Amino acid sequence: MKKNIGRPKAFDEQEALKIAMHYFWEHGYDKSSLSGLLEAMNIKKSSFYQTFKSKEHIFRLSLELYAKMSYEYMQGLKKEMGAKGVLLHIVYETISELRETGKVKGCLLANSSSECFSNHPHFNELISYKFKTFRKLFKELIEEAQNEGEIKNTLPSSTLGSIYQSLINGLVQMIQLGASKEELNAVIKHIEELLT
Amino acid sequence: MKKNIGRPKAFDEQEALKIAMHYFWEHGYDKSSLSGLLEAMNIKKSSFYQTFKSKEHIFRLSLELYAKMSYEYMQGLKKEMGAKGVLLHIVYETISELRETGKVKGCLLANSSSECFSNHPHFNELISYKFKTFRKLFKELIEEAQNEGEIKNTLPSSTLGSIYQSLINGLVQMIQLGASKEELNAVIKHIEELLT
DNA sequence: GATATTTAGTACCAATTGGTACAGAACTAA
DNA sequence: TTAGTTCTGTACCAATTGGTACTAAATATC
Repeated sequence: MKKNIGRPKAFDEQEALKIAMHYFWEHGYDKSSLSGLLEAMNIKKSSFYQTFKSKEHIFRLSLELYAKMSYEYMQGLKKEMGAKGVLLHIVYETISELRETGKVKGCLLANSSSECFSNHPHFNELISYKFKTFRKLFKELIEEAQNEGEIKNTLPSSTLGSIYQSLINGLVQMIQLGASKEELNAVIKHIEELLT
Repeated sequence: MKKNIGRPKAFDEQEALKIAMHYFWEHGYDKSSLSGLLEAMNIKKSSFYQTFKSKEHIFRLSLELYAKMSYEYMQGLKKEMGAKGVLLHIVYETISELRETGKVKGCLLANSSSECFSNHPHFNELISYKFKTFRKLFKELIEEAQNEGEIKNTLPSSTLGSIYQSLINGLVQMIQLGASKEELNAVIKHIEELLT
């Protein structure tokens, strides 16, 4: 349905969306001002509204893009390091990020959930819907690792998945709350043992 | 140093601060507009600035009040239900809140940490400092419960405390992310077993 | 009662917010 | 070349933000 008629766009739509997503990821929804987004995306207001309709709309697109990219990223990791490897890698990656940058971005969906839960409840449905993908993926990874003997823990994969998620989310929070290296290591060790 | 000279205040300073704290707790820092705060506190702008100096200042006061009130609340609970009882009560209370109100406020310090971590880093120091109180309290409660045989788990109390905290924070996040009752129960059961 | 002191209420401020209107530029198809 | 279409840049908008200035009201001390 694409017509080559009319003045062509001077920017890549997908690329711009990707930039917006990272901007939202770093600043959150409310603190991502339109002017900030425009500057980062390097486009002008009229182009923005023509292409992305509104701030709310591009945020929704960003959430979807994040979910899709993360999913593909983890699937790629799985081929590289196996199911259990992915689950552990996510933990270690978080710590690396902390060591290298001094902070941690966390999960865009989890962050948005905290921010929007009471202030922008109209986003809740999309956020929790998109997050279901992750829950399912974690469960499948654990199941696969159990079947292949990487994980001996016989708890149901769904149970283990929930605990894993809770610990991962909690870990990011603890980092932001200024927990010490020892405190973080305690949690990491607990995760490792859970997945043994 | 209090002089009874001049026009007396028409509102209770402590009471107003308490209201502000609850307002911040429910809306977060950025989404707590001055007008919203004033309406809730039922005072006028000039009184606000005269008494509380600025929005930033009253937020700091709110964080401190929250830490103090929570600490006293938990100390009170301990007398009523013992050390282990407190730790479990916090979990059950969260679930009750979810059942009764359909949502969950979480911990003001943890919420503020998420919100302010990258957007208002000048709050980080105060937040993580105040949170240390909780970390210490959790550790002490666990230690006490271990000494009295309420908890058989022989992991160091500091380790157990970190894991507990991570799980509690993660639990709140999972609620906001729309986790199912079963998924939450999996986490709760895990906490209960950890404290056995 | 006069005066010093403090509080309360209102009007105002510049800056920023997300969003729209419109003129002109750049392209395709005829 | 011209008409039709789409994109870009700028100017503008009302609403809201946190914060200040100033006047009026209420009290204690003298």
